[in-house]
Amino acid sequence: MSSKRDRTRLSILEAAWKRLSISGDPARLEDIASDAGVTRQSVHLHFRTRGALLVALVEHIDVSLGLFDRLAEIQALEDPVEAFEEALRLVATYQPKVHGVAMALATLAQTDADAREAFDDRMQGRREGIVAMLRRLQRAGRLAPGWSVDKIADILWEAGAPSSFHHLVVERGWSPKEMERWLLHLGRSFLRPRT
Amino acid sequence: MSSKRDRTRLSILEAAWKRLSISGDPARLEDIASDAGVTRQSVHLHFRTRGALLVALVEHIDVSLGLFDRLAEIQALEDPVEAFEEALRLVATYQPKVHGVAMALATLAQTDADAREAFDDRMQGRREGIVAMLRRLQRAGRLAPGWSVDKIADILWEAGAPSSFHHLVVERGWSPKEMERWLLHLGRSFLRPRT
DNA sequence: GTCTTTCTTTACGTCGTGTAAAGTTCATCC
DNA sequence: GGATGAACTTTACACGACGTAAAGAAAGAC
Repeated sequence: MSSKRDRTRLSILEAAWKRLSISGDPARLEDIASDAGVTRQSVHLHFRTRGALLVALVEHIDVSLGLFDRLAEIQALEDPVEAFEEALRLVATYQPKVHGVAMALATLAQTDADAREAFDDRMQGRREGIVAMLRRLQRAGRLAPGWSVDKIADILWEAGAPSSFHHLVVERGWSPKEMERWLLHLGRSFLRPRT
Repeated sequence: MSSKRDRTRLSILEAAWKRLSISGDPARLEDIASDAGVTRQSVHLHFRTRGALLVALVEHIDVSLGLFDRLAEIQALEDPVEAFEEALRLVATYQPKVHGVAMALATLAQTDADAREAFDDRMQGRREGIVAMLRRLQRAGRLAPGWSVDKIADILWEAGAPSSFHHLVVERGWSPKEMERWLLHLGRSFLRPRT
């Protein structure tokens, strides 16, 4: 059975997730703690710093939303084009759920070294996934000429970043569907039609 | 002749500009002040808050780089396609010079209401410029079907935002030239060939 | 050479985060 | 069911960066 420690830890993570999902909420440790029914000091007890809390939260979200299973499914698709497009769709559907947390981590990364490392890790992982997809497409001869795999990866990586999502969905009011359409359009612009 | 007040004000602005142009520099008021040869309190005397300083600095940069003249020149071009492409080029060449300041303002906008207003104003102004260009293209029948002016404006606005520039140029090491190539590629993907 | 603007000096307030230690409660195990 | 230790609370303080306030020194304008 889950120990008291585990339950408290979980309630802090859930409270943080909720707070951070509210656009514009500063989500101070104080706020998160009281939402979780504990004191701020208790939050420090479980996660030493704000950065550590955010990092743990990202991990928690990935697990509880089954991200890695989804990624494995996509990689298992035989058609590289289908896998590529499915990955782009995943970005559009997954991003809304982690967006607040990702933005908080990005903000903290400007001043906190640990947060920066965690954030960069995550961003780099995403980019590597994109590169892998692109290489498969390249081997299958489905990449349009004119742009290198590296440059395309950078572009798609940028387009799927939290800040892009923020600009288009949060600030400009796009629906996730519109975001998906745009990402697919962009991705396909680097493909060449089947010969 | 320039009064002492004006000269001090200018040296603070220039010091802030320099500091903010150094990637990773926190550019505290203290640092800026000592670079300018004055005390931190003096900075507060000229610009009440950090936000006010950044806003004034953006203004200062725009004037000293002759932004508005450049914009007027571009709008005076008769060919809408040429004007459109020239505007995209301007983004790629101008952004590096203001980037540090823009990022600082964007960061502050998360917590400071005045900074947010100023930043949003600037971003909205940029978007309106894009919309005007697109409308000219639309009237000339040079816009490809499938995407509304509004959506294209959002996309180009996002692609030219400080955060995009940061990701591609600062983090991924793109040269301004590569950035320009990408922006032109993206912009042209929404045009239709002359009939 | 005075008068006023401008800048400095000194000092204190605030906000959110992080640290520390003693005290309290309550889950768990025998 | 009572002892034991883990988990949480209480209280208090440090810190960094920004912001505010007021009195005094310097230096520019006339």
